[in-house]
Amino acid sequence: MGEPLNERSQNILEAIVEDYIQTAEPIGSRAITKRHAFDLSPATVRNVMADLEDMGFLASPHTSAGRIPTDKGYQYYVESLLQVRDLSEEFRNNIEDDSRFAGKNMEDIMQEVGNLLSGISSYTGLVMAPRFNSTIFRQIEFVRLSQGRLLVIFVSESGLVQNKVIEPGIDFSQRELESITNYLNHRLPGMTITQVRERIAVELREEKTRLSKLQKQAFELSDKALQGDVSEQIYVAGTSRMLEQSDFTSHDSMMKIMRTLESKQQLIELLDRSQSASGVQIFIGSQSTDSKIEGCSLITSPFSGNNGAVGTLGVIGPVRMNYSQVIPIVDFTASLVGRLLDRES
Amino acid sequence: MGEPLNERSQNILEAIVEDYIQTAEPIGSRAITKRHAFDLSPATVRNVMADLEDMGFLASPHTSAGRIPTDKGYQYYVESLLQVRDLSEEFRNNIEDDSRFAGKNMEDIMQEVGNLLSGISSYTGLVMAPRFNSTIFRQIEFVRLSQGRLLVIFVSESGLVQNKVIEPGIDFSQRELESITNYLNHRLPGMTITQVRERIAVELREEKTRLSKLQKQAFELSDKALQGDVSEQIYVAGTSRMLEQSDFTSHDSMMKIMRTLESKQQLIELLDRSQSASGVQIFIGSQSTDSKIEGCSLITSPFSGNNGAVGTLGVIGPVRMNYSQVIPIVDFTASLVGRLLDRES
DNA sequence: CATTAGCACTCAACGCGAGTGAGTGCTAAT
DNA sequence: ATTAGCACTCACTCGCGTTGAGTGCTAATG
Repeated sequence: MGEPLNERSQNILEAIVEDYIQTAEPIGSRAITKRHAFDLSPATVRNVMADLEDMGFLASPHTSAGRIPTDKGYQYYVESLLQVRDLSEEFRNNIEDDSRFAGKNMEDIMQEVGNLLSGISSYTGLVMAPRFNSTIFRQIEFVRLSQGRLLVIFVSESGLVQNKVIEPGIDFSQRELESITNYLNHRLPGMTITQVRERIAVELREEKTRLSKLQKQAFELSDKALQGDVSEQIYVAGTSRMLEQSDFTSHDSMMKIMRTLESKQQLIELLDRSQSASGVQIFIGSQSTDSKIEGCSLITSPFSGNNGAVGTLGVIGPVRMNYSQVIPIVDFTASLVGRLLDRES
Repeated sequence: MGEPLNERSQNILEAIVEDYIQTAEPIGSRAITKRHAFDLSPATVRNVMADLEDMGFLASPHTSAGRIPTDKGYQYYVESLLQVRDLSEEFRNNIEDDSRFAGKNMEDIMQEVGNLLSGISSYTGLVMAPRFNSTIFRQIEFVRLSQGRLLVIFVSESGLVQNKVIEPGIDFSQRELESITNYLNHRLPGMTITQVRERIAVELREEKTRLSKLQKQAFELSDKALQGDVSEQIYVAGTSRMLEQSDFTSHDSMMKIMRTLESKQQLIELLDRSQSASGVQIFIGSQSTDSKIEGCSLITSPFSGNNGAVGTLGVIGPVRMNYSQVIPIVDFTASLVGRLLDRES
């Protein structure tokens, strides 16, 4: 598999991939010699192309068309041929333009980051906010709703707000809730939600000996509040950009993609894989996932602030994607979001 | 314009609209006589159809095809011919299935309602949560972020949570914030946000004479927190359902629609018109709006709880939509959501 | 021996024209 | 007023030749 492509083959493969990315039309031998100043005749190029096809880097839609890159071809291109340029000053300024985020809460910021990714890359932008369980607890509030129902609001170090409804069984008075809130807000900050949960479990186990009634209630309540996983927050922007791609002309492929983009669950699965890695990751075509996003590539990067919150963002587009542009965009945006997270803490 | 259609014409128009909704193919005179037991010959039906075309209720794609309803035709059908059946027991039970909303916060409930609308109607579901300014204030909380930035969290009577970030200029201590929070939470509940805002303005004008420093700070802070409009919360579900419609085959129409569905702003404009009315409203095709959702119809209904919060929900689909099914679905769902809002207060 | 010119070959894409059939509008008969 | 009959229209389909970009092979070339 690790065929040692000689330099000429590499150059030609690179030329084909780049031309194809630009034109979306199969590339013929003659086109190559014209657009690039290789000192080669079309015939020679044809021979090389035939070899590249044998090795699985290229494919021909039919005999009398040019060649198009296979997924393997793209992959080789991305891994070995592509050199990522730095982002142009203009782009960087555009991305970093703070006014866009001014006075926005985290939710809106995440959405705005999605818009940004989509707008600049002209593909579809994805943002997965940091998993709530891994974020650092900052504050908790309880609001009484009707019939013994309580609204619990958590705020994390990085300014993320989550709320859920619980039914604790006991009807606490406003005063009791305030005390409980106070107690918890003095004891819990600084730990991740997961740690908080463990702490609560420990405290409750040792309850009989040490805890006052208030303390016990406080822990029971927060235990209830933290039960069950909070659903991931996913933000998608620019889905219609997908339809603009000349690659997805068939109804079928469009629908498949749009359905996937609608399903938070599927997006989570896609983005999850990138969560643990560091730096930009690239998933190309079928390699990336079993036909769920057939014909698509995914460029992702985790982002994280100093306080340990880790999320993922990325861009999804056709395999025939402008990698050299998108990769630095994703990279730079991820670092920006990291900084935004820190800003709040 | 108000032509008095005789009964026979009405029957034939109705038959054509219904058949067309079902088959999506132009309806010919012979097809009518076959599928419906009018005691008429195709020729007679043809005459009637020609009349209906003259009056603008029908159109023929080309001479040798059957007729299809015009927007005006649909409109007449919906207003005068269609009788809305009650929702079947099955549907009602399905919609009312409470487990779907169990333990969910308002945000998730709204999203779930969108899914419900989309799932049952098999078109695209839209939900616009009650305007925050018109909801009744229940509780406010402040969370200190870094650098003098404050996170403000509002909770409304119906359990809606909103948060925003403000920079008050002064760096309040945690204790001060608690006092301010306390003070506000005892003074403000029961009013709508708009009323709260007015109240604050009044209090601040009279400040010198009566208010303590704390009170003054409290009002100034909440004034700041309430400045600027909170963006509407819009939930869209089942956008890919739009692509499934055989009516939108052209790239162009698809993209137009998907773009509109992505733009919160445009959706707000669409749903806003229905906000003030009561009961189900139907916007058909071009009538509904200038080409933004060309070829689409919109069925909406406002929903409201006892506490005055008013939102809008609806279904958007092709003009060739199954009105008799969708209308009761929207109606029933709106009343359900009204009840869900009350549940919290 | 790698490269290239030359050439026959392939095949999607395009355009054209005949055939088909669903559906219409008109006219004359009932 | 309704209907049977009939000529007419026109989108749609299918087959067929033409076109041209591009290929693979072979033989010539430096």
